[in-house]
Amino acid sequence: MQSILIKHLGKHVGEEVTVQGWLYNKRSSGKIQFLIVRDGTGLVQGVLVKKEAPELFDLAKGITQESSIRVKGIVREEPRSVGGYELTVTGLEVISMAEEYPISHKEHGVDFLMDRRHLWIRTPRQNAILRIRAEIEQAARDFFHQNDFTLVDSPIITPAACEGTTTLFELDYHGEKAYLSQSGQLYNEASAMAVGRMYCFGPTFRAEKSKTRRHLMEFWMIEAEAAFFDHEDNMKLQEELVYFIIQRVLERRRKDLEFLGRDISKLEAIQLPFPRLSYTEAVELLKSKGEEFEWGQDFGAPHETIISESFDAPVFIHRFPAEIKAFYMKPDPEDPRVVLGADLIAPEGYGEMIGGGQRIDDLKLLEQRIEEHKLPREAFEWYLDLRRYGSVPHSGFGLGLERTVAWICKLDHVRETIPFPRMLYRVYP
RNA sequence: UCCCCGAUAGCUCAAUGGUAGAGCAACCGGCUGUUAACCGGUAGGUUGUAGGUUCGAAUCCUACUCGGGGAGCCA
Repeated sequence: MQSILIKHLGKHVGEEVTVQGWLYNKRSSGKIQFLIVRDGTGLVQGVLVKKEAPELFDLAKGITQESSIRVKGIVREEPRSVGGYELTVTGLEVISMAEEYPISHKEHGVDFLMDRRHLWIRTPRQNAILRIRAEIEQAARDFFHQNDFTLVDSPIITPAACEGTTTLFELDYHGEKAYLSQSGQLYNEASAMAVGRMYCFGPTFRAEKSKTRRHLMEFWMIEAEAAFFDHEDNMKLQEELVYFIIQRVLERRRKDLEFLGRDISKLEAIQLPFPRLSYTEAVELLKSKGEEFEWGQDFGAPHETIISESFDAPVFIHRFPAEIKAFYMKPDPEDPRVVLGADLIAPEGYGEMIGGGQRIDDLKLLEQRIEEHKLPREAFEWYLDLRRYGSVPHSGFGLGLERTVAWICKLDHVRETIPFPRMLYRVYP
């Protein structure tokens, strides 16, 4: 069946076309009906006048919300109609009549909608978010491809914890214990030694009982790792990636941002380079804002919000105390108390968007750190091999996709940034 | 794991110790340009579960269940 997408209707003014989709809404008076059809690319209004097409008119009267339909009609420009175009209906076919649809056009609560997430994603608002998410994913892939990074997928089932810190989902791997990956990072380092510059993009899993608007049990991470990149190169790469993503979304998904009510000027105002603040400077900033804070403590979510609200762009906090960061972080040669790592904090209180840094490339030091962190050395032998066979300075980072989407769309919860969120106490549907 | 909050019609909510109600959705009818259309009508309830206080509980108390927000941890 030849049909056209609603987004392309403007190219067919005056022609008779067929649109296939679902009945989004219907309004009627005695002699005229308006059928609003959605197909995932937009909405269009079909008009039926009783005296001109009495049989179609009666058929339309019985069509329920979300029934799948095929509508033939002549395309007209019509400013009164959603999307600016309208179909004068000349043919109408019901593919499948929907039962009474649970999601109405009135307000609903989060619990109700989350239980019906498989239907909720049909709504225009959720459609817009999913399109922006897709655009961000595509932009990241394009960015890395253009910058000579090779996509190297990392495993999802892993034999041991990557960093030995967070709680992992455990699996029975044919009688052995295995875990769902919390990060591809260690594997990425191996891949970077193979192809020089690599990135990976996949789901990651955290079993912590986190219950906030910034957390999911299953989330997607865009990770990159590059040989011969130092800490400064790494931050530069991160800000260029984020900037590229913003520009791409502004260019290609502006309508969706507008539909969501996003204040676009805040995204347009973002410029390179992003502000950089050392941990020590960040502590001073917090103190100047009246916060009680000791050097050596880790930042909590409220601290990150205070820091991010002091800047209009995402802000790097770099050179954290070694004690509060992962074992593989390279110490700063100029001040060994701190490591050459940075977190990128999103504006407007969205929290940490990227975590990354330069990795230890010295075998002896890495062995020492594994011991200090009481990690099972056998599990890391292959990782130590990377320092035995042609070790080089290298750096990498991981960008949390859902937090990035939440910030760009200015949503109040990450659960709307992913089609089927996995949250504490919620794995259905 | 801890702290706070919530659960009443299919949905969103009201009823603050005294006869459980409204709007929307559904169904029936009306309306020739609707924009979450509008107007009239019909139907719809073991007030999350269990117990307690009381002449009387949706309302007060206890426990439980489910969920929401936040902390910690993190992206």
